[in-house]
Amino acid sequence: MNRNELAGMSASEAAKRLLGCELERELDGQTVRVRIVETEAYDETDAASHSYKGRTQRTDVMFGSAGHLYVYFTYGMHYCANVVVGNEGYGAAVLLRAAQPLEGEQLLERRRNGKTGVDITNGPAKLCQALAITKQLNGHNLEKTPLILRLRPALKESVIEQTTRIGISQAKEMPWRFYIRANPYISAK
DNA sequence: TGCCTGATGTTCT
DNA sequence: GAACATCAGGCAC
Repeated sequence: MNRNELAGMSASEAAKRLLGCELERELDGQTVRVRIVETEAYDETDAASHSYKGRTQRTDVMFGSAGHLYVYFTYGMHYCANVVVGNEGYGAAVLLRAAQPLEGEQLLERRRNGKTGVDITNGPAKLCQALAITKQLNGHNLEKTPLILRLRPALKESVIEQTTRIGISQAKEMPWRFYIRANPYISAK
């Protein structure tokens, strides 16, 4: 993964750039690969972002260098995974909302308690559960095992759908959710 | 199909 | 002490 590429981007540019890219996870001695199909952009000018209120112990990773993983815990039981983007010192990240299994799907199904098909990874917390992403991986460098982000050629604008974000209470009007058009693995609207 | 609610930890006010 | 970038299960329609 070329970290410099993500460092030079705004959160919304990076959110689009990450669509179609792949995550490779080492899990139980197996390799699992998924393709990112849905993202949301957050940065420190954005009232819905954790970095909006400044750098704290919790959000420290978001202000760090691009290409690292920011994991946070929410609603008492769920984790969500973000890819840190932008320049160091600027609090920006891209939330990974949904992905499409490419390899190791059976292992993902097991981890999701027998859920199958699109239900395995069509939501940010589901994705984390399936890929065993917990706060242990907060701050993880995505160039290294056991979780590697592999960039793929940027998708054409024509296959990217852009809408407002989901599941937030602040700055709902910002059209910073992106997903691959007509992909069944995106989360519910 | 679609609303309602319970589960439940961490962070910040 | 409240808010929170959620999910799954239950029940009404």
